[in-house]
Formats: sequence, C-alpha cells, structure tokens
Amino acid sequence: MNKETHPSGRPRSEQARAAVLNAADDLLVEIGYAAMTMKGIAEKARVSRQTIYRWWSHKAEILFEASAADAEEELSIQLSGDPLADLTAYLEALIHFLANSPAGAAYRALLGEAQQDSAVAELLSAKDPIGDTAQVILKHLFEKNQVPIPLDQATALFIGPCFFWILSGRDPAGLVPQELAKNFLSYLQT
Amino acid sequence: MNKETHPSGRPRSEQARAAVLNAADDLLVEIGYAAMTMKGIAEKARVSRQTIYRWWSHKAEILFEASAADAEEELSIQLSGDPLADLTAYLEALIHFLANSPAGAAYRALLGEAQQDSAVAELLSAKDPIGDTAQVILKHLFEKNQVPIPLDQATALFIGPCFFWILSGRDPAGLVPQELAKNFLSYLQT
Amino acid sequence: MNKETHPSGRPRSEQARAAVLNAADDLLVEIGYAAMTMKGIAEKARVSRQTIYRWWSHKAEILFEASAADAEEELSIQLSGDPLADLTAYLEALIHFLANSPAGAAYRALLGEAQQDSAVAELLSAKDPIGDTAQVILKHLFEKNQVPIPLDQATALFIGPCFFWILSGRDPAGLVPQELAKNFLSYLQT
Amino acid sequence: MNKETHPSGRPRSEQARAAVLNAADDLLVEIGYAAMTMKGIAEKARVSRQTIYRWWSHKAEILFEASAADAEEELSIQLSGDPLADLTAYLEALIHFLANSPAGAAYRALLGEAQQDSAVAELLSAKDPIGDTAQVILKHLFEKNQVPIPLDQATALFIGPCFFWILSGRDPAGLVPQELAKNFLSYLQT
DNA sequence: GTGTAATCGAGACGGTACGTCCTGTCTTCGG
DNA sequence: CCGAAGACAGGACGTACCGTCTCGATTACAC
Repeated sequence: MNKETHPSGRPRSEQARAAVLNAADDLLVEIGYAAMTMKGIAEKARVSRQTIYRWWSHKAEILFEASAADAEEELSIQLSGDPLADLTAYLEALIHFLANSPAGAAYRALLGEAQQDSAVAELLSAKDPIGDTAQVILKHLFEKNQVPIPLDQATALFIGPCFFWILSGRDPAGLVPQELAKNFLSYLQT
Repeated sequence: MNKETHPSGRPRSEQARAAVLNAADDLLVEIGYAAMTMKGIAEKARVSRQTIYRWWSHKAEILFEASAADAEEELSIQLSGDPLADLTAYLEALIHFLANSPAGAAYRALLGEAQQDSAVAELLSAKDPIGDTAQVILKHLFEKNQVPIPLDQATALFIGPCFFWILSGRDPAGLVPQELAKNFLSYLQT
Repeated sequence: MNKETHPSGRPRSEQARAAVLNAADDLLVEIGYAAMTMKGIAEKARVSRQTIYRWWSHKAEILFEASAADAEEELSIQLSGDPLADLTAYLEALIHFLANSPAGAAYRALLGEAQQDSAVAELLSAKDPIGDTAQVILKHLFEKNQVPIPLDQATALFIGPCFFWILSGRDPAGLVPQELAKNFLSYLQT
Repeated sequence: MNKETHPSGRPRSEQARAAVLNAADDLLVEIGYAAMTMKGIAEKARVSRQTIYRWWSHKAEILFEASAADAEEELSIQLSGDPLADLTAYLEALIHFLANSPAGAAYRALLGEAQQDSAVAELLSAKDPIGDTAQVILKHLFEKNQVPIPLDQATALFIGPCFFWILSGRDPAGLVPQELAKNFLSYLQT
C-alpha cells in the first residue's frame, strides 16, 4: 500500500488548494498584504469561503504556504567555494528578495504580522526562509575554518545590516554586498 | 509675541488630545496593536470618533505620536566617553526597547505596518527613533577618529544584528551586547 | 411542483424576517416613525444590520411590509348590501384607522415620506391600502346603478374629506361618518 | 414709542435672517426637504450654525417661515362674486399649489412631518395656509345663503378630494376643478 | 470715550446613525 | 465527506449631521 489510506468521503480538491494559493500570490502583488482579505482570496480563487477556513486559519498561513517555495528558491545560490564570492552572492540574492521580490514582500508582511500575532511568529520561526538559507551558506563556510561563535549569531551579524537597512525603509541601492561580505569575513578572522 | 495667534473658532482641546494618546498607549499594552481599533481608542478616551479622525488619519499615526517621546527617552543614554562602554550601553538599551518596552512594541508594530503602508513608512523614516538615536552615539564616536564609511551604513552594521535577532523572533537572552559592541569597534579599526 | 426550488446556498431565515417586521411594528408604537432607525430595528430584532439591508432598502419599506396586512384587514368591512350602512361603516373604519390605529400611524408616516421620496411614493401607489379598499366598496355599490364618474374620482370624493380632516390635524371627533356617507350618496344621485 | 425698545447688545442681523430663509427655500427646490440639513442651510446661507439654532429650533420652522408668505399669496384669489367661478378658481390655485409650487412642496413636507412631530403639527394648525384661505372663500360664499354645516366641515368637503388626490400621488391632470366646484355647490343646496 | 451685552463667524466637541465591508459560522444542495 | 453558494450575527470602518461649546470680532446702547 503506497497511498495514504483515504479515510472516507470526498477527498480534498487539489485544484481548490492550488487556486487559493495562486489567488493569494496574485492578490499580494495586485493590492498588497494589508488589503488582502479571506473573502477576496475566496472570490479570486472561485472557491467557497468555507473551503478556505477548513484548511487554513489565517491569511498569513495561506501566504506563507504560497510563498515559502519561492522564497527558498530565490535565496538558494550556487556555491562556488570562494567564500567572498559566495557571501556576496547570497547578500545580493537577499537584497533582491527583500526589496524587489513578491516572495520577499510576503516575507516582510508576515514578519510584520509576527510582531503582533504569536501564531504567525511560530509559523516563521518553524521555517524561516532567511535564517535557514543563510545558515546553509555559513555552515558550508565554517566547515573549513574553526569558528568562535555560534551559527545563529554569525547569521545575525552577516545579514542583520541588510535586514535592518531594507526593513527600515532605506534605499537598497545604498548597500554594497561585497563590502558587507568582506567586512563579515574580516570579522571571522579576528 | 511668540505665541501663535489663534486663527478662528474653538481651539483644539488639549485634554482630548492627551486622552487619545493615553488610550492608545494603554490599549497597546492591554490588547496589542492588531486588536486596537479607532473605535476602541475613541471609547477608551471618552472622545468622539470624529475628533480622532480630525487630527489623525491612522491608528499608526496615533501610536507614533503616543510612543515617540518614550522611544526617544528609552534610547537616549548617558555618554561616558568610553567607546566600548557607550556602544554597549546603547545596545543594552536597544535590546530592552525592542524586546520588553511598550514603546518598543509600538515601534515593532509600526515597522510591520510600514512594510505594507507607505504612509506609515514615511512616518517612520521622517523620525526613526532607532536610526536617529544610534546616529547620535556614532556621530559622537566618529568625531575623534576618521571613519571610512558613511554614518548610516555604520548604523546598519552596528544595530542590524540586534534588530534582526529580535524581529525574527529569537530570544533576546542570546545576545551579548558587549561582544557586539567589541566586534563593531574592531571593524571600525580595520 | 408548485414549490419554488431552492436556488443555492443557505435559505432566507423566516425567523429573521418576522423578527424585523415585529420590531418595526413595536418601535413605531413605542418611539414613533421619526425616531425609528435601521440600527434600532436591527438591535430590537436581534438581527444583523446587514441582514436588514439585504432584504429592505428603507425603513419605509420595512414598515410598509409590516403594516400592509393590518391595514388591509382594518379597512375591510362586512358588506351588508345597504349602501348607506356600508359607506358609513367604511368611513368609521377609515377614521379609526387614520386616527387611532398603529397601522394607520404607519400609513400616515409613509404618506408623509412619500411626499419627499419617490421610492416611497411608488411603494404606496403600487398598493395603496386606502384607495384599494375604498374602491372595493364603491365598485360593489356601482354594480347596481349606472354611475357617471370614474371610480377613482368617486373614491376621492368619498374619502377625501376624512382624509384631509385627519391629516391636517383636526379632531376626528368632529367627523360624522353617516352625514358624509349620506352626502356622498346624494351626490351620486344627481 | 413705536419701536420695540432694544434691550441691549448687538441687534439681530436682518441680513442673516433673510439669508437663512432664502437658503432654505433654494435648498428645498434643489435637493428636497428630506436631504435638507441645518448644516447645509447654514453653509448655503454663509451663516454660523449657532445663529440658526438661536432663532429657529427645527428645519421645519425655518421652512414654515420661509414659505408661509408665498403659500398665502398663491392661494389668495380675486373674488368675482360668482360662486362657481370663485370656487373653481380657488381649486385651480390649490391644485397648482399642491402639485407644482415650491411653497406647496414645503407645505406637503411640513404636513408629512406633522404626522410624526407634534411641534410641527402645532405650527401648521396655528396657521394653516390651506384651511385659512379656503375658509375665506367659503365664508364669503356663506354670507348670502344660510348654510346648514359648520365652516370647517364645509372646508373639508370642498378641498378634501383634491387634497387626497394629490397627496396620494395621483396625477393632478385627472382633476377637473369646475366639476368639483359644481358638485360642492349642489351639495350646499341640498 | 468706555464699558456692557448680545450678536456674529468659525470651528472643535461628544454623540449617534448611516450604509458598507469583512469576519467566522451556519445551512442548504449537489457531487 | 467535500465543495459552492449564500444567509447569518457581529462589529469596525470612515462619513455626516446633530446640538452644544468656546473662541475672537463686531455692533449696538448706556453711562
């Protein structure tokens, strides 16, 4: 038996699920997170409101599911092995993600919501697209050298400045990824 | 003289203004930003809804006005002249502000809203309590030494890690202000 | 069969409909038409405001639906066949209706509103409780004798004096139904 | 001393009074009675809201004062001495007044309000433009002949049918003043 | 002239209803 | 059991008008 045994009754409609996630994605770009409503998503997806509430509890949850894969992909870079190049590449991807990508807009919206709503906060800490991908880069980097600080603190030092810069509304053009990467590397060698 | 001559009509009630700001402050602590409503603020302040809309356009604007002074004060530290001590003290204040203070909760809420609402974004960039106070510390620090990078980028490097750490929902106990300050100083000397 | 097949979705709640009409009826008696509000009706009926707006557009429409049946009944008299007796009985019913009955108060309110609001005017002309019932009496009367004037003009001659007397605020005790009926009959014989 | 001795202080502005009455008149024609507001009148008249409330208590009161003179004039006909001609002329004036004149629209609005608001009812019964003018005609008519019924009841018989016809929303073109007058005269001779 | 007093405009105040919107739940029918 | 449709109670939205209030400015009469 390879298939999950179906309990009984009509199975969940994959079509409805996809329609909801697509609608959420589209609405985020079209009208923004704040203006998104459960009702709006349902109508855009041509899906009953009840169906949405059956499978998701917040619009945050929908958006998270809708954008997680995109976020993961946008922040996954090809590792070259050259530390400076890899760090720079990651920061470039991160800046683009946070400042220009729809998935990044979703992330910023969710992070904003997470400041107030602990359910959203848990969602993000369970699977943090930025923290997770950054750790992959750093873990690879640290395998060669012995490093004096914990991985998550290194992550904060690495991406914190970019994060602050963009979330506080500053112009992303003012950031120079290579400088930031160089600075981070020099710190590690201290 | 120096007093603004009253233009015409009944003057604005200072009592109403204060009542609204206090009500907003109280509600933030009691029920949180997301659950705050204009109606709720009006009722708590024993003020007409129209009176609120006459002077503020968003709950964000009210909260901003209500918490700006507190934020400013909490982030203003006594400068000792010792760079490491001053930076450490500021970071301690910042961490407490972001993680534990009501004014900090207001700030995080506003920052979250700013990701979606450009009106709130402007509000914050016009008078950013964190950026502004951090710059004061750094400006003072830089007067002695020539520094190779612009002030605002130095600010990002200085506070970015803390900022990321807390906003991404990590435990503030994991931060060691003195280490962060030391690291920042060592970077400056490169 | 003869039952309307239910189109789709949850069917309209008969309970809510009745609660609204009752609430409107009660409020008319308790506080009067002018003081009635959509909000007040909703609260009294323990019904959502939206539910009211879904089915009625004005308070006039609610009141009309609530009082139409009562009005019809109060103005329907048993025909005896004796012209003078029938006309007198109708005028007595009409005077009581206009001057003392809640349904009559509703009618007077609607007629007042109709002077300003064409939507209400249409409502009343589509189903005018007074005009309609009076015509029934007169039509029956006219079957025997040939009558030289149109039915609606005869109606105006018949009930116009009572109508004017009461709506202009005069004391209904000053009206003598039998005299009015006698006068009307003598006119018909001219 | 023929002038009321002025008590003290600034005297009432005749200009403001006229501006308010004109504004009320204009607004009645432009937007109708229901849409008229005290605020709207004040703004149209370029007058302070307080000034209005100082001298009038309802919009009904304003409108009454604004239209009373017009109503009086429109319903005052030149008496020829010929009963049929005079009655017909009056009914023609009445029909035009109720159906087409702005002053008549004001009257219908006030009468509608009077059904609900006793303050307005008193206003109208104190100085009823229709009842009063009709009585003038009838009183003159009755001076010659002995008449068996009270004046006010004769008034109701005379104008009631027109009154009902128009207020119930029927087309005034369906009324034939001369027929009504003839009918009324024949009744008097019974 | 110099009060004194009631007027005027302007416009803010606490209230309250408006009609709309969205929430999350429910009740139908049909697949 | 799922899903579409849509009605339900509830409650916030931002607006409008209510009638009252507090201003400064104006305009009369009385001293």
